[in-house]
Amino acid sequence: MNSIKDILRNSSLRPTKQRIMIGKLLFNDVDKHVTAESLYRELKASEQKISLATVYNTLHDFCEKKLLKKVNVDAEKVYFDTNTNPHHHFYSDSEKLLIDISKDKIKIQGLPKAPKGKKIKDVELIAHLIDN
Amino acid sequence: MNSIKDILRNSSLRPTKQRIMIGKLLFNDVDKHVTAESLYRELKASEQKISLATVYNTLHDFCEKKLLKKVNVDAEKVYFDTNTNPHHHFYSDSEKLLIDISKDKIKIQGLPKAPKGKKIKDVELIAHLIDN
DNA sequence: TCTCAGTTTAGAATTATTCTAATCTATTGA
DNA sequence: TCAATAGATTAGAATAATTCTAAACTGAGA
Repeated sequence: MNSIKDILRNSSLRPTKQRIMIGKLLFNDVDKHVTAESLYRELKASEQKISLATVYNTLHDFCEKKLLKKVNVDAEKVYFDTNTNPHHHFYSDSEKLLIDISKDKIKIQGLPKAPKGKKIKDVELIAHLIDN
Repeated sequence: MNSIKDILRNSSLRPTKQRIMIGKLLFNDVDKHVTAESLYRELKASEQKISLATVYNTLHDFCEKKLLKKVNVDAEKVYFDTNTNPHHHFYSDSEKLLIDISKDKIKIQGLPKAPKGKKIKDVELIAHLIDN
């Protein structure tokens, strides 16, 4: 009946109150980029009781289950992206803002093959923006 | 006489003892990827007296003067790359190791144009490796 | 309903990094 | 050459993001 519950169950994550709260914020909406802190603030603003540790745990659990994708742009912050399709990003440092670039627009040629014993897991492209 | 001193002077950085120590480690050698911590350990191992704060200051100063390039791969760590030419990286998460990919090998097509009021400062591509 | 493995939690701990304020030093101009 | 000073260094404190810990709680299956 509740699609967030289904998402959780399909990923073999127990549909607990907290995971459902977070799931609603993340998946009942358009694509989002959040940080643990921003999500925590959003939850508290809507009077939901949750601890920051749980937010971290949940984001990491969701990542492990491929419901979210981690994006490192900046040393200071880890973003979590609800768009888990392969894709790339613009990043505005002045606004601390990520913008998706759909992968099928981009063609990358000439990537050398991985060193012996390794293979390429994924390719992450970040185009850093400045104001002009 | 001392080429490190010249490098520093050309970047209008005072050639202090500490900057020269660090400059020697970074620029008298092949290309390197260091973290503040790794460099600090390297300096202490060779009996050079320096504080961690100075290592951070110096790395940031060198970055500002384009003597180094900052690379964020991982939330936990900022790397500094002595290769300041535009280029890309392989990153092995298991070994915490960066490997340069020269830019002229790689061709990126289809990058959308930047949102209004912004322009692309630079494009960073990281190919994440896994062991196989 | 009972049980228990999986979850949540507050608060402590950790880690990377930056700040502060006192001290030191390289440069410059007399 | 040397004193003045702007810029650099330092130890240690402070901060910020994140992880850990250990106790309390709860969803799911029998």
